[in-house]
Amino acid sequence: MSSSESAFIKKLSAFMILSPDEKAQIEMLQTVQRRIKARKELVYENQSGHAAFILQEGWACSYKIMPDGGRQVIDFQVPGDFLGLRTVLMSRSNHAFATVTEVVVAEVPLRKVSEIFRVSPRLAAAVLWATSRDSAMLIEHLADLGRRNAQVRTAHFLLELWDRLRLIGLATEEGYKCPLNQYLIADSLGLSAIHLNRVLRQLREAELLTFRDGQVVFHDLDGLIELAEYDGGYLDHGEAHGYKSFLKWDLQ
Amino acid sequence: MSSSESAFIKKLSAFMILSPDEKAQIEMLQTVQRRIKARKELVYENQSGHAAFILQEGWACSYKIMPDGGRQVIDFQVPGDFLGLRTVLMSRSNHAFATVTEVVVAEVPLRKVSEIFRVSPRLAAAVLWATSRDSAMLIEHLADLGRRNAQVRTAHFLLELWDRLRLIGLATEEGYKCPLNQYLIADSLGLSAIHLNRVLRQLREAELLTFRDGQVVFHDLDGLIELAEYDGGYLDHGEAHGYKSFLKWDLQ
DNA sequence: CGGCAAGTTGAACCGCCTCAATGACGGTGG
DNA sequence: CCACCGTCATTGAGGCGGTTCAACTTGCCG
Repeated sequence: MSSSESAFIKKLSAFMILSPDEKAQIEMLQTVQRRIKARKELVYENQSGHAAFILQEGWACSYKIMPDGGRQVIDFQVPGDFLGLRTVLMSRSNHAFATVTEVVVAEVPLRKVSEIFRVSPRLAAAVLWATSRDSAMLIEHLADLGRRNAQVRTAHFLLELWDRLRLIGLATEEGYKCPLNQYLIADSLGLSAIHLNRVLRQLREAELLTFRDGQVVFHDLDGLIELAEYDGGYLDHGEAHGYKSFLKWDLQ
Repeated sequence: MSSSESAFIKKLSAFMILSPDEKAQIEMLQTVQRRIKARKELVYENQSGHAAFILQEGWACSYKIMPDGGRQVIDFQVPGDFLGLRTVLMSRSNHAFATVTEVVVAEVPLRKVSEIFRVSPRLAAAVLWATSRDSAMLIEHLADLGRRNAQVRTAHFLLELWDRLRLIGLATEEGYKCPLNQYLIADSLGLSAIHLNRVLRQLREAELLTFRDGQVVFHDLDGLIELAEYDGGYLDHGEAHGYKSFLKWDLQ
C-alpha cells in the first residue's frame, strides 16, 4: 500500500484487494475537489437533493441539533470517509454536516455512484461495505450512550478513533493527532464538557492516556483496551478478508 | 394499496410507486418462508456468512450484549422490515437478532439481493432507501440516548413506533398493539425497567397515553407530539415522493 | 492591551440507578 | 381444585454519576 494512494483506497483495501483498474476507477470518483475552511456547514438539516462527498483531508462531523439548542454529534469523519451517502436517497436528512478543520473533499454526484454500481459489482460491494461499517460504528456508539459509563465510553471512543486512523496511516502505537475539542467530544458522548474534562483527567491520572493540545498520547494501551472492553472487530479491518463476502456477492 | 399486499411492499410504496411487475419481483424474494417461535435467537453475534431476512409477521429485535451482562437493544423490527441486511457484507456482526413474538420470516440469500441490484436499479434504490431509513432511525435513537430525558425519550420512542406501524396498517389514531415488555423497552431506551415504569406512570397520569396489556392507547396525541418534540419526517413516509430521488438514481 | 475560545476546578443539585419487596396473572402439576 | 411457580408490573428508600452554575486560567489573535 503506497502512501501516495488516497485515504479512500486505503480504507477500501481493508475490505478487498483492489486491482489497478479498480483503483483508477475509484480515483475517477474523486476528480472534482474542493477545499473548505474549518467550521463550515456542508449539508444542512432537512436539505434535500444533495450530493455525497468523499473526505480526502481534514476532519468533519455529522450532528443533529435538538429543539432545546443542544447538539448530538452522530459521528466524526476522517480522510477516506463518505459524507452524506446514507441520506442521499432520503427526501430529507435528519442531520447536518460541518467541517471541523479545513478539509479537502471530492464531490460525488449520485450519477457517478449509480454508474459504479452498474459497471462494477465489486466496487459496489466495497461501497456498501463502507456503509455497513458506518452502521456498525453507529451501533457501537449507541451502546456507548445507553450502557457504558462516562469513563469506559470515553476510552472506547478514543480507541475506535485510533483504529480508524491507523487504517489510513494517521496513527501509531504511541497515539495520534486529534483536532477535536472537548465540547465536540462531549456532544458526541452525550456528556457535558465539564464532566468529560474530569474523565480525561481521571484517565491521565490513571496513566492510561493524555489528551492535550490536539494530541492523544497512549501511556498504557493494554490497560486502556481492558478498561474499555474494546474489541475493534466491528470495524472489519482485516487483511482483505471481506473478499470472501464479495465472492458470494458477485456470483449469481 | 390492497391489504393483501405484503408489509414489505406497503413499506416500499412509501418510497415509490411500484409497478405490478416490480411487485411480483418483490414477492419472489419472499417465497421461502419460515415460522419461528417467540424468544428465539436468529443471528448470533459474531456470526458470519449469514443470510438476510424479511420479517412478514410478528416482532423481532436486534441487540448487543455488553461484557457486564447488560443489553442494549438497537432497534425493533416490525412486519416489512429487513433483518441482518446491514451486516451481510461484514465478516462479523456486532449484534444479534431475536424474535419477540412468534414470527414469519422470508430468508433472502445474498445471491437474490445481488440479482435484484443487477436487473432492477429501481428496486435496488428502494432497498437502499430502506437501509437509509434504518440509519435515520438509528440516528434518532442516538439522539434519544444522548440528549433527551427519560420522559421525552419514551414518548419519542412510542411515537416513532406508531408511525412505523401506521405505514403497514397496524396502528390507528387511537393506538396500536405492542407486544414489547417493559424490560425490552428499557433496554432500548438505556433506562432501568424500574424507571421506565415510573415514566409510563407519569405519561398515564398526565393523560397522554396508557401502555398496558400489550396495548398503547393515546389519550392526547397532540400533547404527546408536543412533549416529545416529535417530527417523523426522518422516516420519509411520503406519498412516494422519493420517486424524484429515484429519477436521479436511474438516469446515468 | 482587550477579547474571545478552550480548558480547568469547585459546589450544589437531581435524574436515574440499585436494592428490596410486593402484587397480579396465567400455567402446571399434585 | 388449589398450591406452587415464573414472568411481568409496580412501588419505596437510598445512593451515585453526571448536570448546572459560576469562577478562574491559559493561550491566541487583532
